[in-house]
Amino acid sequence: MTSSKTGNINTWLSHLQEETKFSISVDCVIFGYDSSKLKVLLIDCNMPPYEGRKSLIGELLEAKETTTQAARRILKNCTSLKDLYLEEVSVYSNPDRHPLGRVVTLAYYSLISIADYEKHIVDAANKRLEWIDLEDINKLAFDHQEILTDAYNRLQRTVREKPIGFSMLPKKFTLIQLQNFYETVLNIEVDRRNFRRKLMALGLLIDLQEVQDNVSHRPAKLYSFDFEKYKQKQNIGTLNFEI
Amino acid sequence: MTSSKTGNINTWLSHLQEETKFSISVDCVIFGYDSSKLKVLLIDCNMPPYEGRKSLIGELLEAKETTTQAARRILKNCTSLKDLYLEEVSVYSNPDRHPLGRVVTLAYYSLISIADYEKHIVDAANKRLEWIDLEDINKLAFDHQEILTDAYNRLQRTVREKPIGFSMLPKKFTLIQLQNFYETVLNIEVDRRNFRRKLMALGLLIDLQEVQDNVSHRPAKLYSFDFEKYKQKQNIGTLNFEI
DNA sequence: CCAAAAGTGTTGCCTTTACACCCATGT
DNA sequence: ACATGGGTGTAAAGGCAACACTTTTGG
Repeated sequence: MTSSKTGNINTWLSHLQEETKFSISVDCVIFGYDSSKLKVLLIDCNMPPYEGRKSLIGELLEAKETTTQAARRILKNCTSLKDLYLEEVSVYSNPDRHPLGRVVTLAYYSLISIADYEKHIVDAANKRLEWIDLEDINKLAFDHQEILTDAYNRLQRTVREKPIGFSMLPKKFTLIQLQNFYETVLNIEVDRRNFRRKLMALGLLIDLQEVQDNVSHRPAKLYSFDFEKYKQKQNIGTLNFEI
Repeated sequence: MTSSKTGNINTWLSHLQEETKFSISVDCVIFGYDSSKLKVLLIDCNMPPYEGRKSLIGELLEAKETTTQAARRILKNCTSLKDLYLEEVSVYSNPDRHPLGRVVTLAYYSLISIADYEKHIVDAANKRLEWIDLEDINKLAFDHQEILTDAYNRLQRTVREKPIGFSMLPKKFTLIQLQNFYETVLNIEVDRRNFRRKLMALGLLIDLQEVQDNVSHRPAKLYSFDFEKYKQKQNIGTLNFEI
């Protein structure tokens, strides 16, 4: 009989048995931004019946780690970057979702400035990792297309509420780069003047007193995001970050 | 060696072994609303070292079900209600979180009109289930206090964006009941006139042309929520539900 | 007629949107 | 000098918050 009769967390003792144990994996949707394009880091899949498709990057959960730790391990393995932004997306537990057997997966998404990534990349060739434009992705292996959709929805929401977008831009950026980023990720168009006024009003951009170099037009001013001030405002409840 | 070397979903074959399998549970935070109080359905915990505390209601995931299905099974077992609102909260996977061993849990929250629940309640006495005022809950068993906090944050957010609050009210309600509900859940006070104007402007409340009974003052008009119209507006993108 | 809660409008302010012209640099 | 993208201000409209008195019922 199932545990339906008991309905109590206290009755689990008899159930911690092999028949009710599952493999757990963690899949990472790694978003990157470069040249006004939103991209995802994918790997070739060669597992039947998905040969030829691409998949997200995932590994099995190990015995002594949390799912978050597993996600960080995966990120470090394939990007050599630490301290990346990381957010949980959802759990995917359809019994038939994986051809090798019952694997419940936790999806996370993470954000990278591709320029930074390129500097740290180790052996992408070995791992067959590739940045693919989000708009070109349509048939991933397993249920990864669904995971990607969920992750992107989550990203679109969070990017409006928290300053996570700055994780996907170079440390020094122009206001127009910033605007292009939001327009790309949110798939909207915004008025340049209104955008600038709003962002400057937040009081969280540091004017670096520098300008672009090597551009064949009037060079734009460079800014960076004031994470310190953001944290302070967050703590004292003054914050109102809304794009 | 760990799977770190492989980093590829395709290399999992060798890992679907007992040593990397886990018990998975699903815990439900069941919120109920009654008499201007937000409550949670809890059960007594008698597992060391948490004897005497209360815990959320949870069961182990079974072999052939998704976590969502497990959550619905739990809800049906302890409330006899179907089609309740259900939303995923998060995963909790600290290796030491459960005294019986490694149990990774998925938390969901659900919403109930306690008045409706009372009608369907079967054997709450047997199961030692109890509605506890949210404000009186402070030391749950396991990591359930953390889960509850996360679930409540999620509820507060979602209740502003979607009409889930109506799941916690009687089918016929007065505008003041509705206002009290939002004030309680969001822990804010709102102006009565502004609240009414906003809600009526949504065009989603049906005036039932009935009034309260047995009240020793001017009886209030009764309304119900127009779920049909809401779905339509959602589909054609006309929707702007924001409290 | 009194108590108790229901119901109703207006105003000022702030936020958001729409919109067009000059500026700095490289070639 | 010209081409290219960078930078700036203002006005109108809409949404939001603040506020007090009248109405209906039961006792």
